[in-house]
Amino acid sequence: MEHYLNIKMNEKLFLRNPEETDLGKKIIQNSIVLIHTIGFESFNFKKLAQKIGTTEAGIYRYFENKQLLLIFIVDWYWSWQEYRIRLHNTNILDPKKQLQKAIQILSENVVDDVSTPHINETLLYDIVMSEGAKAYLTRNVNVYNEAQLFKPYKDLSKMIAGLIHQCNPNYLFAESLATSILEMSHSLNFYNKNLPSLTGFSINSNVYKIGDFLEHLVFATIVC
Amino acid sequence: MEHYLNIKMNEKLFLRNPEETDLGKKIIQNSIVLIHTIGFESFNFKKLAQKIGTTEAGIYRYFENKQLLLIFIVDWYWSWQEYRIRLHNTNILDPKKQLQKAIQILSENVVDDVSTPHINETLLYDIVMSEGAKAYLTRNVNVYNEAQLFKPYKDLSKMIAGLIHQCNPNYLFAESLATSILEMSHSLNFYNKNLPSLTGFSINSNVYKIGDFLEHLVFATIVC
DNA sequence: TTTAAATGATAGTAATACTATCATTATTTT
DNA sequence: AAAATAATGATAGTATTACTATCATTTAAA
Repeated sequence: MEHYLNIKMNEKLFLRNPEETDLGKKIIQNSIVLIHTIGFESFNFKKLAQKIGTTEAGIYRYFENKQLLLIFIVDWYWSWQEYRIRLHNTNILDPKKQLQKAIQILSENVVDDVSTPHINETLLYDIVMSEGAKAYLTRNVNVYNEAQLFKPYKDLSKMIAGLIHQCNPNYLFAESLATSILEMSHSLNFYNKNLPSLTGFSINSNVYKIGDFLEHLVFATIVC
Repeated sequence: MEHYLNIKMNEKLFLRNPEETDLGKKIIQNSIVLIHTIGFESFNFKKLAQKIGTTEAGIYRYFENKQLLLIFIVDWYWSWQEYRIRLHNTNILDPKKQLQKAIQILSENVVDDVSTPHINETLLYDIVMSEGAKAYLTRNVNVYNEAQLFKPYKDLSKMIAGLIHQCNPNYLFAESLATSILEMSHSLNFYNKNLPSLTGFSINSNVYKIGDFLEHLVFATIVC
């Protein structure tokens, strides 16, 4: 049996839904590859159009600008991670175990998900790690936020905060701790790759170390 | 008695040292104001030149591009914070108290330092909070890193890791925890201002809350 | 099978990120 | 005080970016 994962995206992200047409899917697929290859700053719609074999104007019919395209793929990523965490935690009752699993999923490198043919999750993880913050580090945060464009990230943070709260209802800073897990699981991976002295992990054995650090941090903090 | 604070900057950051001339100081001073006002993306050397009353070419004689100017002011900020933390911790022997002070200094909003006439630290804090990550989130991280351009951040992280180690020599993740303190003290402030549901703090009483969260986190984690 | 929707092809514009050149002031050095 | 040097100002120019507009063509739906 084959099944395909379909994530419903906020309509304010696009002018025309890219997941409903061939060209749209090509835009998503190739923007991930291209941003991964040349970086978000050098990335533009002209180069993307060239890569796909369409025109610049063709892409502008789907996305207003590259910032919104970035938010689209970053949002998709966070929604996918929430889905994955929920999937892995199905039928697990112990919130502590759920939290452990969530931390592990967020910290470790990702393998491509076959149920999403036009999205390469391995590349996407890298993009979120090294460009993800640019989604919200913009003058328009407030406008975008009012349009709910950061909801997937907030939802995941809220879900993790919920697990923390279940582990210890008296802990005062569940939301901040949840956000710290999301943030540090990605930025420590970035540092480990690019400025490794900031993490203290040796580069060759990094796969679980960041997860170990965060797991210790979280459970020492919430004492459950 | 008046005294002026002078921080020696890495020479690879600039073509001509901006702290040695009037025009140079104006560039630093006004770039902080302008980036704070319009954001780093909209900021460019033409607008800066206009504001100062010089020409675009004049600024290019000091800085190769706006990315290096950003790294300059962000580096300056981290050096200044390390200086402040050392200053406050002079004659304090207990590493726990030193660490507490460091966390507090990093988390709370900053007031202008009178010993640096051409730098407005209040604005600078805001810039580092909302644009600071862009200093290293670039394709050139590795090139810049090899030129030691991120040394001030690394030095501060190393200093804090040292305090953590003094508190508990058996704790395994001192470097990662130190980096997490630096990162979260600023990004939680950003979230608190722009996406407050991610921190769980009410906006009106935020001044010490982030410090409280981090202090609890750190000391629960390293148990000293 | 006509009508509409999506795409392709091409052109154009204002702004950005520079580089180059030469004239004019300041500042040092002799 | 004159000559040399360094810093700044003024202006021009170029390739690229981030769009917007128009019209023709292909594809899909009514």
